[in-house]
Amino acid sequence: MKVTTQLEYGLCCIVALARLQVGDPASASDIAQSEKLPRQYVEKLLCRLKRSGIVRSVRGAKGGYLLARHPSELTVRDICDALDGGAYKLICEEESMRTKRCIPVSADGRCSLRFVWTELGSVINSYLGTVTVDALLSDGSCHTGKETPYQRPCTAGV
Amino acid sequence: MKVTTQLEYGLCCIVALARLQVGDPASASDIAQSEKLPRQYVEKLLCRLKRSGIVRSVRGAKGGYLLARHPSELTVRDICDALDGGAYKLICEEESMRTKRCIPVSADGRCSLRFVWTELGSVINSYLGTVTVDALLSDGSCHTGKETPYQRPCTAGV
DNA sequence: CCATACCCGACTATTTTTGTCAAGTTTTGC
DNA sequence: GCAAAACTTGACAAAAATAGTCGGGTATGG
Ligand code: FES
Ligand code: FES
Repeated sequence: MKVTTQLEYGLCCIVALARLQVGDPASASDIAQSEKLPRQYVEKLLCRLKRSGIVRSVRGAKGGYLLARHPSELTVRDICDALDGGAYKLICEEESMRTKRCIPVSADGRCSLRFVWTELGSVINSYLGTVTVDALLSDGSCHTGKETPYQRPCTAGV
Repeated sequence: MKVTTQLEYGLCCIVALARLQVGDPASASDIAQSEKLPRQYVEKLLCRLKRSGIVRSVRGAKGGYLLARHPSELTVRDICDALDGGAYKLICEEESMRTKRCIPVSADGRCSLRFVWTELGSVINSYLGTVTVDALLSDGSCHTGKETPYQRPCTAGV
């Protein structure tokens, strides 16, 4: 399990945009250059980010991209959702897998592993939802250096 | 980001082994058949699980595999570590990426995104470490149906 | 009207993952 | 001892996912 470069690059672009929080828009080439990324790939990513309403664009000469929201109201999760269609996808979301495994594995029609994977998904999304782009700007300040353990919210009873 | 089938299959095998918690070992073919998985792939996975000390093997006729530890002392995380070399890998762990991105991105030699990805890693590993194979056996009993939010352990001050 | 820059789908290339093969080694039962 | 069962292993092939490119379009400011 690994973050895709799409995500890394996309997030880089967003951070770059957020840093330039001036009035006039930054062009895709500018961003690509400053982040040392392939220009056409950046365009593609920004295009998708636009469709999800994360960035706005201004066409024509002197045009470019702008953040659509304030960095403090934009989480890493939002960007994941826009780019990958979610940071985390269930393995059996694809039709082929679902019929091959999820259903037939256990008698009552449920893969006994399913809850682990769905819980994992919500843990991931939930964490990424706590990280704002704002926090990324102040480099390192958000990093506590401590472990960030997961606390099971409901161990006892049930 | 998605769980690999390696993991899904591997975990299935482990659960199958745990269910058969009798004295004599189960052969790879048995497991493959009961879980409807390709035999040779199962063999390969079990082999790796063996090297990490998750399962034991008995060679020769009537041989097969056994869990090396009690299901209550075996977490999903252990299995991830054995199979994928960890459930989660940092994108810039590979040499090529590291020199291309992680280092040069910010002035002090640190990608400003790095802490998100490392924290994400610890959140994932930490969660998977709370789920024992034991819990998987009692199908559904561990599933609370509720959300399992991530609570940032240290928001204030710092 | 032209240079800039967004828009977009189709396409290729690369890498990763998945799965197979074939040739071993070890042990049991007869 | 020998044959059959079953683990061991690395190399290889197939498939899928990801990364990245191309080329043509459209809008806009000067
Ligand atoms: S196949 Fe759906 S969770 Fe296992
Ligand atoms: S490249 Fe290492 S975290 Fe961004």
